Amino acid sequence: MNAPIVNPALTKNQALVFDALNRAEGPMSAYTILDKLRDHGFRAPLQVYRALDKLTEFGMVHRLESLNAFVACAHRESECCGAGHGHGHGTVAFAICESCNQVLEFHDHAVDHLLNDWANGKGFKPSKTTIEIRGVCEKCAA
Amino acid sequence: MNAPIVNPALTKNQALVFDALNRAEGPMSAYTILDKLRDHGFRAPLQVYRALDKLTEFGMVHRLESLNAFVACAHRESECCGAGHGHGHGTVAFAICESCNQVLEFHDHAVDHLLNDWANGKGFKPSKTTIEIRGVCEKCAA
DNA sequence: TGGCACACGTTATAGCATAACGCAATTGAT
DNA sequence: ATCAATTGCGTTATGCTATAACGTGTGCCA
Ligand SMILES: [Zn+2]
Ligand SMILES: [Zn+2]
Ligand SMILES: [Zn+2]
Ligand SMILES: [Zn+2]
Repeated sequence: MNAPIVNPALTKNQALVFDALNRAEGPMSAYTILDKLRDHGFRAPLQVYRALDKLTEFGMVHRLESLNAFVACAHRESECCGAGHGHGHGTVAFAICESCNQVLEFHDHAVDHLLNDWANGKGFKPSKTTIEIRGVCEKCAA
Repeated sequence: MNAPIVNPALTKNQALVFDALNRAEGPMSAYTILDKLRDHGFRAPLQVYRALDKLTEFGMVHRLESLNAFVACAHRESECCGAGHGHGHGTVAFAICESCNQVLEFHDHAVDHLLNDWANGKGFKPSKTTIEIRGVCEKCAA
């Protein structure tokens, strides 16, 4: 339940990567980000990965395990569950449209509690939980 | 909800890969499997990936997205939720110990229903759902 | 002023996955 | 039986994802 970092000062590279992700319609791979930032001086994957590591640590970016890609966090500030504490209270889930690549980010406290209960029952100590629903969004299903 | 295949006849390569996964303590990457099967004539990654694709389709093997690795299904026959229908009734979840690499596979119908409810509310049509809890198992937490 | 922490840049390498080709075995009509 | 379609197989080559290892520079604070 580590408290997330709030409004950290970003370095130049971190800001560039975060900006690229925010402009993007959907998730981007590290290498796609690299290509978008070549004009800004990026030359090597590590420049992207290092920035992504930090941004993820700050809770500003999420990694989508089933895509090997990254998205900017969709909860700007305190959209739910109280003010200004990012995702510190639980697990984030994603619905990923395989047709238009749109990603919906959401919390489900009930799911979170159920999984935690299961873990407690087994003596398992969770550090990070991944929930990703692949499918087709409402628009694309029409 | 597609009904899973029951007791399909495996080809030689599929049987070898499945066997390797069953013998293993934990998940294995495709390349690790390849190395284990070189003595049996395997020479190229595609031989492994093709077998894994089929075994996954059969529901006999699961891919762990957060590890880029594969495990044999831990529900031999009909351990829960009725007889002989594999995972057709819902989503599988995994608890992955980052210390000993043990993987616990389980269902949670309540979680499944909650996520489906969320999807229904959004008009999202799920095709595959990934739930993976990274952490430390009871033994390793001691 | 020395030591430390941290971001950065670069080169090289490791690890994961698929494209594209051709051949062989199987199946299932006609 | 025969042809066509399907499926699996083997091989080579390639592409995508991620990290190791090295050195540089900068700010901070005993
Ligand atoms: Zn978020
Ligand atoms: Zn869509
Ligand atoms: Zn299973
Ligand atoms: Zn363990």
